[in-house]
Amino acid sequence: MAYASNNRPTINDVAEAAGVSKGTVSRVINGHNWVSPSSRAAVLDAIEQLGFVPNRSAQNLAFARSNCVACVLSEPISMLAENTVFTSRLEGVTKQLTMRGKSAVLMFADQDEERAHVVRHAQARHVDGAILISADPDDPLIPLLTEADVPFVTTGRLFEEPRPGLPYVATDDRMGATQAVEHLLGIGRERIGIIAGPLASAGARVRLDAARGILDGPERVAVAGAFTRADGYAACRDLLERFPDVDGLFVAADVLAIGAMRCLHESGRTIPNDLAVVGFDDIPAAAGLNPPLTTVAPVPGGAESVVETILGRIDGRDMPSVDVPTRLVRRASA
Amino acid sequence: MAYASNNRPTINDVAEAAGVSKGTVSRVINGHNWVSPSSRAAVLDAIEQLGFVPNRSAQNLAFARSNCVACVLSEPISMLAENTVFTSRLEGVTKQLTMRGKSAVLMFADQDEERAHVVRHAQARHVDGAILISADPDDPLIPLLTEADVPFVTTGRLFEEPRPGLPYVATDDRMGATQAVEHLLGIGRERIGIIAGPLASAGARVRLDAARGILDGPERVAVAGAFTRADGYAACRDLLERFPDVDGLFVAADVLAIGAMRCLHESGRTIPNDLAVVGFDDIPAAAGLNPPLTTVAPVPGGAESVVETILGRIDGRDMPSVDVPTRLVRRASA
DNA sequence: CTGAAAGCGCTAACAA
DNA sequence: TTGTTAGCGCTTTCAG
Repeated sequence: MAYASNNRPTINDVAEAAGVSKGTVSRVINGHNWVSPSSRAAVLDAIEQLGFVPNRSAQNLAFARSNCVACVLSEPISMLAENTVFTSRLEGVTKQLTMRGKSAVLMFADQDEERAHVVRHAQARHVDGAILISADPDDPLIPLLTEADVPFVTTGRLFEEPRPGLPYVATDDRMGATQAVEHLLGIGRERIGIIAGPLASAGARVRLDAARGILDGPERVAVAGAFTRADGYAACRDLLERFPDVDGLFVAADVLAIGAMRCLHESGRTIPNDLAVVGFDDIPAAAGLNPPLTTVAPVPGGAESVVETILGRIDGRDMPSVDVPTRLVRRASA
Repeated sequence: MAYASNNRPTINDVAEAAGVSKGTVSRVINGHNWVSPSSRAAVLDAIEQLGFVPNRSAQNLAFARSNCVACVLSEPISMLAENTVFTSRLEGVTKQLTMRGKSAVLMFADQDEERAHVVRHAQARHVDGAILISADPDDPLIPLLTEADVPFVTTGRLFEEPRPGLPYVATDDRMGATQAVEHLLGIGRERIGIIAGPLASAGARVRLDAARGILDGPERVAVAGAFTRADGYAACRDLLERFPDVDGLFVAADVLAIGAMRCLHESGRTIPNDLAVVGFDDIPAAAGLNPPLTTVAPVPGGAESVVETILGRIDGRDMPSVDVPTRLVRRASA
């Protein structure tokens, strides 16, 4: 046979069964134009009877759209497991995409070959655009996508300030850091230390900058090498060594806070009595820590914004970057 | 304009540029039939010049294949972050799929509505088949897929023994458990405890059964409620309470071992001196534990098997279930 | 070895 | 309001 024939009903079968033409069937499927109630009922009935489901490949060809969006993970997988903000974002974005009738094509792109693959996928119109789950301003994928004119958006701050043509959706790092530090101040802490994320991250830079902005007096800062528990531990140790008198701690990411709290326990300090700690991100594990971690969370809706943004760009609209507001989630650690 | 026109070159442009017909271009793209070296060169040249990439939607329509495979996560996202075997499998399978020119469509299906969506996706020919990343024999998705005649395969053991029509690709649980326990025996441990995974899991049952099979004398078994660190901790505590004399421990999953080892430390026991422990799975975190965990790992190639299996089923072939052999990864804990 | 032409299943002008 | 028809971009017979 010429074509792999599948025996699923087509729009023609429906048309025949309903006693109308293909065009009418198409109209009721897509809700375009007006269709007489009787025709509509007949078509709906036939669809039901036959178990008809429109063939996506055919629709895609006609619409010149794949209705797929690539969800790209640039981090090595170890990071994915380590820092659960990525898994959470991936889930949120995927579900949101699904809700809007699009599908999420998962791609890993931590190697050049894979990055090229992402671009080819877009050029083959296999995906209409891409969502970069982890935002690294130095990600080589970004220039590739830009050059190939592939719509994309990043989840997580790409730059300190929005730049046209390079939209991101990120937690409002400045707002969050401000809330965290003001909370520490508000509960009477006076010698506040900061554990910052790696400064290659724009988000980490903004959080640090904002925190510094409201603190005066001598600085107590340690910078973690990466967003891992181990680096949080190390940074905390470093901080305690240099500033043993801290009584409040803003840890600019919950992953880091997990490590930092372990360090704090080992040093014999009690939380929050000796030292109050506030995290950032509100990862699922935060509530299960000992004591449960007070942290800063983006308000719900980030995934919607991401999807909104990418779909807008796919439609050729120029979408702005968005900063998702934060709120303090008060638990026992501060 | 009638159709969203994108200005990418089509096969017609290539044909024109190369001075041949569409058919010839198609032949060189797909490597079918014979094409004269000169035509072939001309076509390849034109493709290069124009930056032509075949439109996937059009190919899909003609082939009656979407070239997409759904990767379904039935576990709630919290599990994904907790038990990294899922993330690892997801990554392996995705990369393997990509290598074979297919793409991985990520779908979450922990709710009825989402499960129905998976089926519809398949019926819409948006995906050709599905890979279930977590294997739960009671997953309601399985009957849905079976009934809708959607090819699928699970990663992880579905049943104790393979069943026709329900293929899985799983670590050889019996082999692994045997290796683990024999290793403990081999290093002279005599009172071996077992921490089993939740018995709803077929894999957990097989591991427990195999371990029991080579041990004689009184049994020292605790069963964890789920594959989480916390449950590993609890089960270990229970085990130590009932059998304080254990000197060797087979923990049937590394996630559980993480919790168990914490419990062991808290109980003041040293590993491996007081108590040798062997895990199962070899998750990325295993090597970073204190001490590094001796564990059982599936030999590489599982992801290939999964993809092989699903692609075979999509092609209408009846594929057998496969048990991926294991080997002991000896580190410091035993 | 190659060109012409039909068809994959659906959408959207265009008339009627 | 509806049927007709011409594509969407590619594959694959079928002649030549």
